[in-house]
Amino acid sequence: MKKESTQDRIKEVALILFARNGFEGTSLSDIAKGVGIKKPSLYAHYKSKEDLFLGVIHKVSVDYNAFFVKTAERLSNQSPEKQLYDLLRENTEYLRNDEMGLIFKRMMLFPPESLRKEIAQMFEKTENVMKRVIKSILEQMLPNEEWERVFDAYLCLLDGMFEQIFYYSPEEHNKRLENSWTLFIRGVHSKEEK
Amino acid sequence: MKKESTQDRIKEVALILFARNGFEGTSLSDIAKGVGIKKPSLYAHYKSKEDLFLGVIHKVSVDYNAFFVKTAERLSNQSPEKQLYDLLRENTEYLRNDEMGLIFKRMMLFPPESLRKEIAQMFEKTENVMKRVIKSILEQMLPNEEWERVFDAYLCLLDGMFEQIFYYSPEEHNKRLENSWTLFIRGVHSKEEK
DNA sequence: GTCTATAAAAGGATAGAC
DNA sequence: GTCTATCCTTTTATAGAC
Repeated sequence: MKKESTQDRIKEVALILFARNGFEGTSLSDIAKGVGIKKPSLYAHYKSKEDLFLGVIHKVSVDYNAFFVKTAERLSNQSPEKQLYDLLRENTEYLRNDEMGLIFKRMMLFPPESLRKEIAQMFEKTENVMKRVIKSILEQMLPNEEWERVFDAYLCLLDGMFEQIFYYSPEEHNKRLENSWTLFIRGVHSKEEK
Repeated sequence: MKKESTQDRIKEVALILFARNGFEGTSLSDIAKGVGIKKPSLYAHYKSKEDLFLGVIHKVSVDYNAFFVKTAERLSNQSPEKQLYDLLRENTEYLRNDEMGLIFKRMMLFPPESLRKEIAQMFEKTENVMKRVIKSILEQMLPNEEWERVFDAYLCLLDGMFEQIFYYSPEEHNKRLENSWTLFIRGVHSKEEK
């Protein structure tokens, strides 16, 4: 049980509140109350609300990139198809848990207007990481003229499941993931049928 | 050129601002300024900010339901497969234009905490409308044991393309739609391959 | 680093004249 | 219906004691 710095506590509480209520919907009072300090004390750690917010988002972004790469590496000795399936599952699991998926999604889709550019930059890196990883898996299993199509469909699958996290219970969501995956992989195998 | 009531002007401006900046991120001053009146004048038309917001969302929800049903009806004399494809395309098109998709998405995923229940009710109706329409198309083309799987995959396709509206240019987005659709429909045709 | 006190601005909302 | 004036609350942020 190692003790946590106040800075980390602040980031932790801020993550949860920003995720649930957004940037504008979260006040520094809320955060201070959650941490158990008074509002002005926050300014000993961050120089503004925006500064704190960017700190939180930066951590979210870095953590997610690391998760994605590490997971792909761990799966890399399996068949390409199994890699894709497990990556879909673990990615969904990761984003479903805690406030991670919530804030990730919220900030990618609806960044506060004033920070749009800074946030876009962070997530551009994330996008590139994902592309590189997925592409390298697809290249192991597909002819050249096919991989872009499958890549697009796979990303749509990831995005669709991402979206549905917020609509359905974990059980319902898992069922939908299985069904969507099954149809996807059938489509991959059945080349030039049409 | 028929003249517009101030009420409608307010709703119109509020729609755009709420869509871009969210409920908490939009102030009544912003709306009043956009309309060209003073802030207190808003209260002659709506009794509170929440009231105005719910009015806007209600219209969005009703409009979308009507669009979905009307589009499906218009397509109903085509083959089931063509119906699915055109519905995907037109739905994507509809949500991509104006601020419609933006506010629709924002409110489904991140309603303001205080209005969560009211909004959930509105969109429950939307979900049922979509389910009914899609199910009736799928039943024309699939055996009983298959339709649920295809239904889940089709919804994932809709949701994935919905999500991607915000990441990509219309051209890039259309390319991705084509590729995702192609793989989807291949999967539908290639039954029990695995 | 944390506190109290306080500033300065902006938020939603109401009263009352026109 | 729209305005000015005003109220009350909350917001971000700073100053300065401990």
